Amino acid sequence: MGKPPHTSYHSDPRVDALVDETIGRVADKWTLLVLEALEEAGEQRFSAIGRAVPGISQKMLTQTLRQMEREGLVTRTVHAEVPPRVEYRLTVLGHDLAEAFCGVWHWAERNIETIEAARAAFDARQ
Amino acid sequence: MGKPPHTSYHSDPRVDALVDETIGRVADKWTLLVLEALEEAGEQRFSAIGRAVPGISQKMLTQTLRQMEREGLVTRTVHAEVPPRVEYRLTVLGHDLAEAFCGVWHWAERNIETIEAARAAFDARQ
DNA sequence: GGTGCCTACTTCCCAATGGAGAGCAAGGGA
DNA sequence: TCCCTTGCTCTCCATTGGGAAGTAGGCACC
Repeated sequence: MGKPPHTSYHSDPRVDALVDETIGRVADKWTLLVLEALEEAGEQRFSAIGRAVPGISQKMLTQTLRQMEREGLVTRTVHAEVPPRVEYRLTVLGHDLAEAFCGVWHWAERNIETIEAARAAFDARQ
Repeated sequence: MGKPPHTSYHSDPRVDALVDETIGRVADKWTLLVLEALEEAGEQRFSAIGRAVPGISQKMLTQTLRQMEREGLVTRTVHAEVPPRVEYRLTVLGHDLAEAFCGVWHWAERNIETIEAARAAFDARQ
């Protein structure tokens, strides 16, 4: 769809675009849930995160962790052992993001019933 | 991947699951950007939102707005005119969510450079 | 010495999702 | 009569994601 107008409260539209792009990369279901798992449990191994995030496939877990590592949200430590042991830990940046998301969690907790009701009403209307 | 363990700071795992499910539905790139657009501009028409969210396709805009309506985040008002006019507005619930996401926006704004640097370092390392 | 096992991936196949663009309804204007 | 408008909806195709199987490589057991 169209590009420009986009009146924002920021002065610089390039900053807006960068923020949007960053949000786009971070605001992903799996990223959020992995972030939550790491925030709650501290340093975790690959398979422990997988267990803490029900429904994620190994492929998506690998992919999500790689991307988070690339964005600087987690550090990856490989221990040269057999069997292999790889540990993931939130960076300060990742921890800050998790804190920023706290508000969203609390919103979700607070409003579960409202949302369920809205959904039921919407579905009944259709 | 596996289901259980998932030690959380909530007592009830069912609440956790519901929260995760809700987050999963709301933590979507397009939902966030549409939320931002509506929060900044107030009531908006379909195509105005499209212009405010660069890169979104009409299909995804329709789909995102429908889902947001279903979750109770926006209201949809159809004016029986020709050409048609449909206006979208955040509900209180939607507004609260947008506020909850403020922290994430500020995080992104504050850390753009750190993230860019992390990405550059990661890419150089590979 | 062969057979597993363990973990963190990687690969393959197939279904679902998302983007691009065309089509549509329905009334008003030229 | 033809075209314009808006908010979708549909179709076609590329990309993404899930499920399951495969891989490396050193160790333990028989």
